[in-house]
Amino acid sequence: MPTLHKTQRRDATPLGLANALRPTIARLARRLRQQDHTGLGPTMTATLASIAKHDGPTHGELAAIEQVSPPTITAVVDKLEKLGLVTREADASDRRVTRVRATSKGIDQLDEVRNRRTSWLASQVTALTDDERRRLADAVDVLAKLVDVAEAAG
Amino acid sequence: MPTLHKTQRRDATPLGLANALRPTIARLARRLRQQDHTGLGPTMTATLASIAKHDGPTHGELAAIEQVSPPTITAVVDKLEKLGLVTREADASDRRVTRVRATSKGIDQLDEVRNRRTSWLASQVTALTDDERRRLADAVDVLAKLVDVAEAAG
DNA sequence: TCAATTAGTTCGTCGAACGAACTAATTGGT
DNA sequence: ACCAATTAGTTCGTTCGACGAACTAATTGA
Repeated sequence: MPTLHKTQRRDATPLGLANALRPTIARLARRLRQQDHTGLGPTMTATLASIAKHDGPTHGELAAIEQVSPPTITAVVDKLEKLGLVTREADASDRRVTRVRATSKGIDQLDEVRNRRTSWLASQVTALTDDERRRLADAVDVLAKLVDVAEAAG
Repeated sequence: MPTLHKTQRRDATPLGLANALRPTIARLARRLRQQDHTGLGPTMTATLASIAKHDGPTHGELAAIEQVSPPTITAVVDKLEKLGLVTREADASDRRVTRVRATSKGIDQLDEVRNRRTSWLASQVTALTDDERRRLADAVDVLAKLVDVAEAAG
């Protein structure tokens, strides 16, 4: 395990790249999460986002997406419903399933969280030089591909 | 020269850049976290990492670093101590304070988590083209600077 | 038709985190 | 030199988030 010098002469091997990238990603994500002051916990926020994304998902689908147990989904949707952020509606063709939809209030709240986080990140970006911003822009779709590869693999 | 990619408009404004970057960072971090199978929760893992980083921190310092209450630190250090990952030792000059140090077993376990995450990320990186890897390498220190700016500001 | 399966819920439990109140050690004002 | 105020850490009781097991209701199929 070679001792890493500061960034400049970084090796572009997968392992060296991953080594440099990993802690940075983790810390950046932590700061981003800190920008959430809604009072809903991470699971509720994430579930609300999933509900808005997939139109009218069932509880089971949500449980699979959020990788959480059925009882947890029940509780989360209960709370979101009580807050007026989502509505339950019985499925027409199979009355066992309940579909969940975000209300306009739910979508508003979601947008607010996203805007808060995004604008915080944007304010950090303003501290970069033009060249750094360009390099970052060039890497955005690479990072996106990295995630896609990960999510394709499961 | 790479042609324009699917990411249509290269919006290099701070807001556009942040908008594209934010969800990617969040998802990537989530996947990284999923590679942790130690059984210790996120707080215990993070606290262990802080203990290893700052040599012999006090409980109070840890509480400040992890942004967590004093009782929580007491409980976390209790568990880490019972697992043999850290040791408590009374401070010589002020017997109110207890300093915490990672044992070699604790450091081993920490390295293991890091290696698991890093090698997972490295395996994703192998799916990139040479050009993509180069662009990613060029952006690593920009991302690092982004975090530094954030942590300097608090 | 009714046994097996599937969706979702209820209930009891566990663990993580906290505030309030406590103990022990240190510091400072007179 | 004293003792009041402060500081570090702990204990206790509570709250909240997530879960497994057992339950109910609806659907499918032999």
